[in-house]
Amino acid sequence: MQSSIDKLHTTGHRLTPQRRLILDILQESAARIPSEHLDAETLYIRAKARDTNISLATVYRSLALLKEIGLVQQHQLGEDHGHFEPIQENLHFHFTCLNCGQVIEFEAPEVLGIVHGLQNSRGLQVKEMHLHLGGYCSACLNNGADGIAATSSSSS
Amino acid sequence: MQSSIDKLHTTGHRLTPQRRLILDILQESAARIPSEHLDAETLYIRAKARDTNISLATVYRSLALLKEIGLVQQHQLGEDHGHFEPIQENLHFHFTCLNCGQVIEFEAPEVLGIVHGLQNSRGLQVKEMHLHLGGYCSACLNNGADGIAATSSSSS
DNA sequence: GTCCATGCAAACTGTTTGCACGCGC
DNA sequence: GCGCGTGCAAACAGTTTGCATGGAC
Repeated sequence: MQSSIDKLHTTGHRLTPQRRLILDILQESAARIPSEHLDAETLYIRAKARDTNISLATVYRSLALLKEIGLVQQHQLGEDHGHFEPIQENLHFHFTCLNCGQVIEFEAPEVLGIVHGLQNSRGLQVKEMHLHLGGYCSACLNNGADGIAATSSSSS
Repeated sequence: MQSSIDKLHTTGHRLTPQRRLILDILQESAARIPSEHLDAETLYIRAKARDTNISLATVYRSLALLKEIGLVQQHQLGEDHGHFEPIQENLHFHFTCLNCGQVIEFEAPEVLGIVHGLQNSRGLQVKEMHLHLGGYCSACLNNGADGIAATSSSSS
């Protein structure tokens, strides 16, 4: 398998120190704290610590490029801004605690069945899958935080 | 079952003409074009056609209230802004065509199994479920639009 | 040397908020 | 009449863009 850096070259893009730095930070984050899911601002702060000249615009432009060539994916995790993670080999999804904000990753291979069904029945070609659940984590439930009550749930 | 309007009262909120109007427009949209999913701006334009004094701020404040009391839900459908629909009785999810932007709704009761599994294994209480797929619809695939190619897919 | 990528600042989109007035209850 | 809800405009967060310089190839 080709490296991330090869992927830049083969798609006709330049390997700049900024792009390498952003990819490094994302990969380090994913390796150390898989559920961390950096946002652009945090990524910028970490990048700036290693390259004081890097700009936020470059962070956004690099993320857009890395998304486009399939090295990074973006998620909406219940906040108003995007979160980023390097593409993983294993299919996983996200749960966000509405109380403490914690993100929990989980596997759900059943989603592949749903997707295949749709491809067959409706002729769709699925390129991105986002299963995002919101609710309360066990810690918050045990602390009886806030207005945690009914068990009804709404869908999308 | 209590009406939407009762729900406002029983939760200690006032029934203003603006709130009623916004709810009406959402329900009309859902009844006529279930996949429409209005955004705040479109809702505002339609509301303004019937009440020239209504402000965008009121639209946002009303939507926030209707969400809070469980009459409306918000979705991110691949664009940078929110889309709204009245809560439906039947569980459904969304596919967005990355080429033409069309939104297709589909059912996927398997998601309930995933959610129940998580509740049991990790003690989570799930309140919101969003399964959002992105890809190409059959019409766009047949037109051979843009850079539609590989069948690989990425997850979240 | 060419042209893409960067840094900076300004623009932009979607959404929220402070404040004084107005109306549902 | 009390107090929440509204309209307006200004503020705000996140993200994008125009432009001149700089560096990857």
